[in-house]
Amino acid sequence: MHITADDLIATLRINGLRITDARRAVCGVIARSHGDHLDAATIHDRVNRDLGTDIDLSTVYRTLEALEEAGAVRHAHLGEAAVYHLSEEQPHQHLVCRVCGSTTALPASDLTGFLASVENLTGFVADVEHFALWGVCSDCAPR
Amino acid sequence: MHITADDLIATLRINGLRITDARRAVCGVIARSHGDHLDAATIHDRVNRDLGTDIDLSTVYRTLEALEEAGAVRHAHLGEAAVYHLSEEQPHQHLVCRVCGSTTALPASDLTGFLASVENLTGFVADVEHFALWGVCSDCAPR
DNA sequence: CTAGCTGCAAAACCTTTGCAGATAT
DNA sequence: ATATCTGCAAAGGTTTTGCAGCTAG
Repeated sequence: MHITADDLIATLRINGLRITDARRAVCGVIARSHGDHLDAATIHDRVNRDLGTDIDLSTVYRTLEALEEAGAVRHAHLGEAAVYHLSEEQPHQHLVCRVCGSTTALPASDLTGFLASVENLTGFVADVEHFALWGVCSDCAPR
Repeated sequence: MHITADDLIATLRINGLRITDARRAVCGVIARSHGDHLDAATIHDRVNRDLGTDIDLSTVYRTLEALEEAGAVRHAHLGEAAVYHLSEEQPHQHLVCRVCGSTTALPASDLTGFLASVENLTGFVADVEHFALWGVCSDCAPR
């Protein structure tokens, strides 16, 4: 039941956008990234490796923007650069270790209670995806 | 029981760092910011207003870095620019509305249960300060 | 005196934008 | 045919850095 590159391309087409080699390649990279969260530079590298051409980085950004507006892709901030992923991935909070830089995923199902109480207290509906939680992982914990 | 500029200056001195006008002024601005979270550009503006001079922005960054290494100050990422605040402030999670940009503070006391369960599940000790929670506030909620 | 701080200028980094030419439809 | 994409080059904003000179201690 995975989203394929063709699904992403279909989404673009439905939104009246044009299908180009660059966009096909970006869709391919993202569809194949299943689970990984890639930044624009990495996507750019893979696109160019796949195509054997030199798609401009700005084109990658514009395609990601188009996919995001179409609702197929979302981005998150885990550190310096924004990372992109399929919006259909099951939501999870990222835990980024400030010591070793490792990223742990915490399924949103473990967060429902927390999110409900945030909403009760403040009326704020949180998008846990968007920013990471910063901290220290078990491996790096001061013992 | 507030931290004063002199407290910050003392911290610098204890760490063997030198006390200059620029550093005194940065310490003053941060000590007075109690509760607010200021980015480097804002601190820079206030320092220069206070001193009537033109301290360089890089000096502000270097002073903030020194204060952070000394443990007196911490920074967080709520949006584009990093914001700085006294490390003794009582911890709170920031809720930043993606629609109107408003920031709501959620006291850490409302998060203890959540943080405990994150730690139980993953061994990860989270620093809620560091990144904001992104979402939609009650005023902007689609009804 | 001298280690450390400062200003200046430049660069690094990620991301966006303007524009003229190319292309999907 | 034409609205949309693309590459290129430049700029934007934040943060860092190299260096020569100044200054707190």
